[in-house]
Amino acid sequence: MENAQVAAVFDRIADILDLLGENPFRVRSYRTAARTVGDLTERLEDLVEEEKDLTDLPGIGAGFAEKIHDILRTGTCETLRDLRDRLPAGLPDLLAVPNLGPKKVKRLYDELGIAGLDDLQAAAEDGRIRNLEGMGEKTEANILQGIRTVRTEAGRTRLKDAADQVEALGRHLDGAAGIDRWQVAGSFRRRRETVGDLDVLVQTGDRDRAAERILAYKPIDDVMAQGKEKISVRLAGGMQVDLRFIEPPAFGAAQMYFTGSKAHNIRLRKRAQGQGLKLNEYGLFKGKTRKAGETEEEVYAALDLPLIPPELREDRGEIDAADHGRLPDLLTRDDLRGDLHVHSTATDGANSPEELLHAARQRGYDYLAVTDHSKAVSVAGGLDEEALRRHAEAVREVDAGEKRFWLLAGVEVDIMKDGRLDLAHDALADLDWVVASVHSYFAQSEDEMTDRLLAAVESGVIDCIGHPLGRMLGQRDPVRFDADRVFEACKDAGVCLEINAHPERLDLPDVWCKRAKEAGCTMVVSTDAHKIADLDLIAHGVSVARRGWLEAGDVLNTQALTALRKRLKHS
DNA sequence: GCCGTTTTCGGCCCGACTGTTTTCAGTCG
Repeated sequence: MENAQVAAVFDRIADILDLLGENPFRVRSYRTAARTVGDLTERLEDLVEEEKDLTDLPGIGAGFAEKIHDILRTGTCETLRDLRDRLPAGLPDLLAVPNLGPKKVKRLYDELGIAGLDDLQAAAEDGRIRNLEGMGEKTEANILQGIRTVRTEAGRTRLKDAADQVEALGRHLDGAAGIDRWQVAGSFRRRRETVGDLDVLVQTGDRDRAAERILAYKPIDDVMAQGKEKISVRLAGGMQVDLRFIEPPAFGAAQMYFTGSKAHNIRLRKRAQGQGLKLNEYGLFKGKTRKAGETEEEVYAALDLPLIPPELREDRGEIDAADHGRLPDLLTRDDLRGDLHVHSTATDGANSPEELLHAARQRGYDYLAVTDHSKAVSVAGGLDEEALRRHAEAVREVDAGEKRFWLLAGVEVDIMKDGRLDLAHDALADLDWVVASVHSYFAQSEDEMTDRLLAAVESGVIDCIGHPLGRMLGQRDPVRFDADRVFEACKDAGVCLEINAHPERLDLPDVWCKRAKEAGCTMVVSTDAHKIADLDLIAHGVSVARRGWLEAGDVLNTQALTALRKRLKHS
């Protein structure tokens, strides 16, 4: 039983309670519990086995602890079984339709017998919904549109794709008449790995003119809402964009409010309340008097806090850390001195080592590791021992012409099913930098995968584990292993953990970075570039590292050239 | 259903937009 499945049970219960019109605070407690469980890096099963007290987790009391035990044992819990009998099983699915909430869904069921998406579509197409009090033709049309959205929407957008959308929108808004300033807030600003929609804050002295400019944006497919404060549109690609007009005295408060996360905001509001203040998107107020609001820094300061970087605003202890002056000094792109995972034409890369070297220099790097595949990855033309020896020689010839730059001769060696490496140890020992990765048998049991990774870490010939979870966003689930044991082994053996910056990987993910850091591990931020342009994806890896609370000192490739040489000198 | 530096009871974040109303409920973020 995985944590996500436990979270799903709690979310389902919350949906049903919501439909039944139960106490909203009880509903919220289930949502909070689902989030807590879903965000956990430790497996609940392990915690239970170690007889840890689950009520130490935020939002988990005696009742939820009991339910978690129940779910782990049986896959469900008493509460859900009882509730299931009271409503059709498919009814909660209707909540996914935009603008349909618990009240409307319940009425559609009570009055029209609608119990699923198909029923809903039929009723809307037959014009039966408009006959209900408080619903009209518009509601009906919106429901039909909503059903289309639910059926076609592939979920959230990857950060990189969202970034491309933002760049395009920026070209339309930058310098346009009526638009004094704009900024994207929301999960995009927090740099979550996927983004639901874009929240854009727009400062203007002339809302009509700004609205006119916004609505002239060609990729807009549908204007979903348009009011004095906000315009909501859907772009042709399916992404929703909410643009809000903000007055300068409130810009900082709006940034905070719309950047979230919701959990971070709630905590800040409670803090404000405790000081006799009220915090909303217009500012921090004492009675009717605005105490702060123009900048984020000012609002945080008025709450006796330093500015908290957006990437940390997830209610994962950042407010407490800020309170005690213990916020991390987060890694920045400029801290990185090189990229330590790059493929060349020797296997499936598009550029020669020489071209890669020049591209790295252009980006201000001091070193770059060429890490082509080993023979197990036959589709990529992976190298055997002899081919690797020749390739390393070629790389070192290129490097020999450089004084202030190090082109490391490396490899990305496969960790095979049983934990052995795909190349002889003496062939690896000659190299400057060895990344070891799993590319097969992702579905192994936790025990098998743990042993597999431990064998690689303890081989004595590797420097780094590449994309440790092996997950592909929206495509492949992460592998399972005992993180405590693997991280501990990495720390002891001086083996780094990679933060792979590829937009589909972003692996290690943020919460795992934090945990690896706490375990004493060193991370590496690399791109896994297969062509020169990929080197610029490093920014996404930096975002993950920042969300994982990492500082420059936690990341190996922030080290200066000489320090890195010293550290990697294989004895 | 959780939680506690006033509280073990009584709170639990707050405002805008839509659609259908004529003063508001529901939904969303």
